[in-house]
Amino acid sequence: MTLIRTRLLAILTEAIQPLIGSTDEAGTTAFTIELDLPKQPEHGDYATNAAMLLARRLRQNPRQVADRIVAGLHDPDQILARVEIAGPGFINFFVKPSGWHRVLTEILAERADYGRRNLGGGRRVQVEFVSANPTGPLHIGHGRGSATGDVLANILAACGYQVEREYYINDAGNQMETLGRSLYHRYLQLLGDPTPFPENHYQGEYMIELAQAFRAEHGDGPKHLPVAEVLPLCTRYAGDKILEGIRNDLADFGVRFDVWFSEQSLHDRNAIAETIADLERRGFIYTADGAKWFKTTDFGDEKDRVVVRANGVSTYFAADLAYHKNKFDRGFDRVIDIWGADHHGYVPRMSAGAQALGRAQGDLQIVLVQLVNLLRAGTPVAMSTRAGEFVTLREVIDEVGTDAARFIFLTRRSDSQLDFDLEVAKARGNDNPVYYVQYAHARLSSLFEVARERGPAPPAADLDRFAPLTAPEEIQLIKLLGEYPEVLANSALHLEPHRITYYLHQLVAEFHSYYNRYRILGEDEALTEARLGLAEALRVVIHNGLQLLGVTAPEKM
RNA sequence: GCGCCCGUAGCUCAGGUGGAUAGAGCGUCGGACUUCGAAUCCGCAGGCCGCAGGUUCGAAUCCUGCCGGGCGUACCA
Repeated sequence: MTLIRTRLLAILTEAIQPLIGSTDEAGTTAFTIELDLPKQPEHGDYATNAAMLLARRLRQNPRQVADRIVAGLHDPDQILARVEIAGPGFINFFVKPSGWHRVLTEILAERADYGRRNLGGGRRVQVEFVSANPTGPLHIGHGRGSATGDVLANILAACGYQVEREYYINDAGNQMETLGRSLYHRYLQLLGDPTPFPENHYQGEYMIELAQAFRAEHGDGPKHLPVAEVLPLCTRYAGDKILEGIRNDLADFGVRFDVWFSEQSLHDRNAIAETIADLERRGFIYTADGAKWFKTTDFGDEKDRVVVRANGVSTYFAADLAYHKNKFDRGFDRVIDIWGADHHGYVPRMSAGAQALGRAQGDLQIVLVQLVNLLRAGTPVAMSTRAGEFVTLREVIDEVGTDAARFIFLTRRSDSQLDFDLEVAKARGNDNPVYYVQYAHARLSSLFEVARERGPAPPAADLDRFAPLTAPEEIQLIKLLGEYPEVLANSALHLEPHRITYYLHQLVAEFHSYYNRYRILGEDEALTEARLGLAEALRVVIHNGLQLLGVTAPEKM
């Protein structure tokens, strides 16, 4: 949080504390002061509604309360030009230009650290995302999920959490067998077997390529082995190869994971049975119709869920319970799952699971990512996972690039659907929001190059240097720069990465406008130096923001 | 049927733990490059924030009902 905001909050707290301290009989003096940025300039640089919120509590009318608060304000550093009470009881603060100039000194002192803060206090958070089944390549929807998870992890790390990124590999169960059989059939087809490819198997082109690779490695020999022997080989081969492709795609998309967690490993170490036994000891398991049920309704789910089927085989949900128990056993304070929105029906039962295992409700948070509507020049691109017709993440990266794809994925809140137009995403022009932001960075970078050619670097960032910055546009820019830490904190709090994208867009829009209206390099030396300082601060914040998004901040483009 | 999410400018969407006159991009139309990058900027037009009630000093925001759309509702994974 930047100086002005912090100081105002401190000043206000000091003025308000005596009022509520003496009158609240319950002894609860907790009161959160809100500071808004008013839209109307007449309403000052910051405004608070504290007087109106306190009016009832103090049994006085809001204007009176505002009077008392204002009377108690002390401003030792003289950052305020004046304070006004307006409307029903708003208190409006007008900051002196010199107060704003302090923001620039702070940004230029902190540089890459500007915006970071310690909300997390070093607590450990795990972000689990993508976790796509290794039965086919990642498609564009996974791209959105991976960008969301990756950036969320960046944001939390910047806010003082110790973050781990994890990918859960669903490498157990029927689908892996189906995968193995799919490869086997394609392989036999390559060797001239006329049997048609079974319907409910993986249809995609990639299976044929995989079969070719398999044949190149293993020759024709496996054809003559017993099926029971070949299938496991096929399953392992296909699973490994596909997972390798997924890792490569994600790496090229700028996403890395700390842990790749295998579902099979849970089965191997009997973790599922142990988890069910644990829940049984806690009294959340009962038997009915030959199956074992978990009482998720105790925690608000609409019906109880089977964890062990009548045939003795545990369900996928049981594995997921074991997996989440494992997460908490590893000592994470918070666990965040990023899921496709089509899984939203599972949220209550998973949340029930976490609570039954003894965790507080907020320890597991689930972020839902809505689907991506893929378009090309305005017309929808048909996709069907089942038929194996889909646009892969790889194709998106190759066609539009990582920067554009990541940025566009993060232009909407994750729980609303997103139109992704391939032609717009790869356009170099003004349709494309990435270049708008990157262009500002390149523009600033080249500005400094010109400045260097013309003369020596300006002096270090002291407060006096910025005194010439008095234009309303300049103050407005500084104000926005000062909000960056607040935006970052809010996006961490709400788990909403798109706030960063919006902020950058707004900041850069104001900069472009300013740039067209004012000359930064002029005859007046002092003014030039001041504006270069502002420009440098802008470059720092744009750079920091883009870095959070995993998008490059180019010097030239 | 039940549950969750969503209805904001022509289109795509921000704003949603209540705040003062609701924003952006795209699209339409008209303007600005001999001077730091025109991938930019400036201007015009565009709205009963789905509808109806309620809560309050104050509602796009919270509550209820209705209308319209999406998704989910397995002893699948």
